[in-house]
Amino acid sequence: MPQDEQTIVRDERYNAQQIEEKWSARWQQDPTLYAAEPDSAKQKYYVLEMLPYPSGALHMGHVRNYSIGDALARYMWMNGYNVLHPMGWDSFGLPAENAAISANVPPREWTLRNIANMKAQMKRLGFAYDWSREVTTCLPDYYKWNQWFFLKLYEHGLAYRKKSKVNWCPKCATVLANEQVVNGGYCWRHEDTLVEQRELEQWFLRTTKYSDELLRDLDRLPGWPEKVRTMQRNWIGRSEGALVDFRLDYSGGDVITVFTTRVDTIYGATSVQLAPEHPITEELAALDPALRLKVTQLIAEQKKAKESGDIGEIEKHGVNTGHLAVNPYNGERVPVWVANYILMDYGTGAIMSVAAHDERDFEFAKKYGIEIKQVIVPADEGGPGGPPLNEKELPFTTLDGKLINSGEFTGLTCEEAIKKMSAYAEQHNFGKATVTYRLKDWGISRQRYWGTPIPMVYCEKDGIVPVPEKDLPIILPDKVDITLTGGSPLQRVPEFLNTKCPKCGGPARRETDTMDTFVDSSWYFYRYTDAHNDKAPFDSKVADYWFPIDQYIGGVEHAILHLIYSRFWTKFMRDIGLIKNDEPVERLFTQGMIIKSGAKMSKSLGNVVSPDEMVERYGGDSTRMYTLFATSPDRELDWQDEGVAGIYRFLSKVYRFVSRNCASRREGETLQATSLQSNGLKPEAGAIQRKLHQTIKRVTDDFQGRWHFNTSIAAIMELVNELSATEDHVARTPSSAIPVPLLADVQRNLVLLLAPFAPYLAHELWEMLGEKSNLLKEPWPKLDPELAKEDEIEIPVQVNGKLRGKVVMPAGALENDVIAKALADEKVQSYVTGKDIVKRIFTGKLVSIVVR
RNA sequence: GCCGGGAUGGCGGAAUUGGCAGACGCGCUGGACUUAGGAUCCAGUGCCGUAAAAGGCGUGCAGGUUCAAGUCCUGUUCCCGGCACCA
Repeated sequence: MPQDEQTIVRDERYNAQQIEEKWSARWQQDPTLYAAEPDSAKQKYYVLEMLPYPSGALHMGHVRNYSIGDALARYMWMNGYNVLHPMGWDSFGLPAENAAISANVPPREWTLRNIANMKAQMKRLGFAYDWSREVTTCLPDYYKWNQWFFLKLYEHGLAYRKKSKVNWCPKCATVLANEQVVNGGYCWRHEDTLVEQRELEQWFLRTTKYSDELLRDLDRLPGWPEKVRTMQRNWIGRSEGALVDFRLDYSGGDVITVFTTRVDTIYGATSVQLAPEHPITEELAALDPALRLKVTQLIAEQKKAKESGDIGEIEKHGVNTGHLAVNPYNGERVPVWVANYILMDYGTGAIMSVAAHDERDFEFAKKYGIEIKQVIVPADEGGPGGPPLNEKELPFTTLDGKLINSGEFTGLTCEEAIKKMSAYAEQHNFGKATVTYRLKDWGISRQRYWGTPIPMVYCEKDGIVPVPEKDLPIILPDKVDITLTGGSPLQRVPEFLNTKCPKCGGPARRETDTMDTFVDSSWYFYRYTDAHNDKAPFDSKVADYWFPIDQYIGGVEHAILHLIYSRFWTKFMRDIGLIKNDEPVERLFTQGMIIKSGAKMSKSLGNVVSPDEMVERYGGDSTRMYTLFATSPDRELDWQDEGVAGIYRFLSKVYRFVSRNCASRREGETLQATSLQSNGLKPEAGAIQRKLHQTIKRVTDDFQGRWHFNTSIAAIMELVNELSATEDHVARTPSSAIPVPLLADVQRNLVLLLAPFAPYLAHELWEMLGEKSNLLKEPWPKLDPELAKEDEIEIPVQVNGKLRGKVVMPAGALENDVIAKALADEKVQSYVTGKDIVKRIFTGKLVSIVVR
């Protein structure tokens, strides 16, 4: 190379498109690049982002989600871990059917086309996935195992068929799980559509078998956001209480079992309230036309309130049935009412009403003139409890009290009474302590086409018969007319519907409902560990190596649905011996939403920013890096196009710097960068070296701790700004103040630090620096704490709490010296002279002087 | 109503443990280089104040603790998210 060649300033333009296309093509050629190693002595790290529904195109929320995961995956690779970082497609579901109906494209074709498009987008953004493990849930090699699991659940009594009231969305034309009903009665996919109640035969999974464990184990997930754990706790809704039987006051009268959490107040029960849909209500109404009329009305009111989402504010109405029920504790007869605020699907659908000690009962009693009888008084320290309260102080609802007028239980505290009185009920055979849950079994039948067929057969002779394992998968037929409405589309496919009974060989019908798509996502992350297994959903040994997932990243909208079903599935798989772990996910991270102009991005508001457009204008690196720079990943991100431009400018600056200075690397190759010592460097060079190590510290700390990548990137920007300031910009010549080996070392480390955030550019610059190795497997920059230390520090000086001066001291200066120098400062002097110094404080960072 | 999270310049946001409020980026102002620049570089940029300084004020609001408070305590307002007659 001729001499002058080296001094020519190569101030090339950063061409993101060209660089990214070049590396994209290279990465495509090496499918093992991001592959997890099958047998590795390295420590494993399983990082996972929630798989998308292939709706057609990625949105910015996806880009943000995957940018976080990708940065982490790359960081872990560089730290020598055996990283599993897979991706797949949650590809069954309604939108595919709707597209088929409106655009006449078969769901399968529509879905696969979308997957191809979104996969291309992901590749363009440079996400490092192990595509050899790609999981596509709508393909038979995956859903076969949904069916297999269903058979296992059935075998273990955890899948059952039941006729019951279910949620029906008229727009989806299918049943919804309780978890899919939002805002007090609307469809999760059509938030303006009210969910109806229909009586249907459905398949349920017995999630309630694990109610208690699902709740308890939340305490063993410290790596989950408290918010998500709280939401799950609320959803499971465990409530300790007692069941008590009130017998109707006529011979052979029915027993009304009530559920209460406050059995200690039962001597104050002045009525029993039934839900309008309670079987005993129906019974009583059947004999009493006037009552029946009123009950019908209450049912209608309740239904209306439920559907419009304000069951919480329903105007309380009720009707006295004219019957009496006996309080088993004291033999008192109390009236039996039916009320519109009593819900049939919680507890037993019947309550005892204690007007003096419950807000709702109080309100109801006042309205209908029912007796209000106080049996709890506020606790007095040590004493017998205070006097009865006047009516203004009622209802008294806290547990902080003592019982009065309660027979043999009088004088006990509420807590004692609850224990003793539950035990008493059990001894006398009219009740017991119990626990109820809000969590219900999971209804998984869907009257739709694009889902996993449920592997069950109905035989006239043998009834419900499971399909034998060897006959799986039951293939979802391709040629189905789904444009007709009403009932499951599969019902209209005779060659699917008609089959032979596996038991007797006689004619039989297949189940034509398909599974809720949350079945697919409940276990997909296990499939990634062994994605091509055709003998089992996965090999247990392989799953044991990878599980639990070390870090799961996704939106908080799945806090209840997906994440509770997944936990259920894991517990079931453990119980049948497939896996050893109790929980699927060790650490969960929920990223914030993206908003623009104060609102969530949405088509109707017209504030959607398309990733494609950003990639086209600024490249993939800038787009993804901006999503990490704009704010910390847990917070709401306020999108600003100019921000992406800012990142693009920054990357351009890095590119130009390295392109001007990379020759130094080659010159300095023979010198060991690590042999550099800070002594002997010019101050300017020493400052650069210090800044480099401070930057390494900041970026590493962010990965290890708070994940505030916005500040990591800011730190890298500071380093680049300082580097660029050493250059002579007028003559446009490379830095002369920095020794060549140091300049080489700094550039090398800068590129490594950038790799998790802007992988394309990092690879390009790595090559430009003359490196041949795979950047992804290069060790992460090592911090030298000695080199990061400042040798001089600037110490602010406060007088009476106000900043009055600054002194520069060598690092580690003694307190006395620092204070002496501070007091000698001219400006400080002017505030101190003539006053009494009452206090001198030196914290190591700051001097504070108090004068009077 | 209950449970979370938040409120900091013109904007997005920094400030991990009480220790220089405003890092970093955007925007804006002035300048350099240029035929030109929406490229690049340099300088400036919280508010009031000043020729410039000095000085004062300043993290939703009102108090408090402290030499020192965005950070801790008490009260309060508003915004966002979740739950909500769950007996």
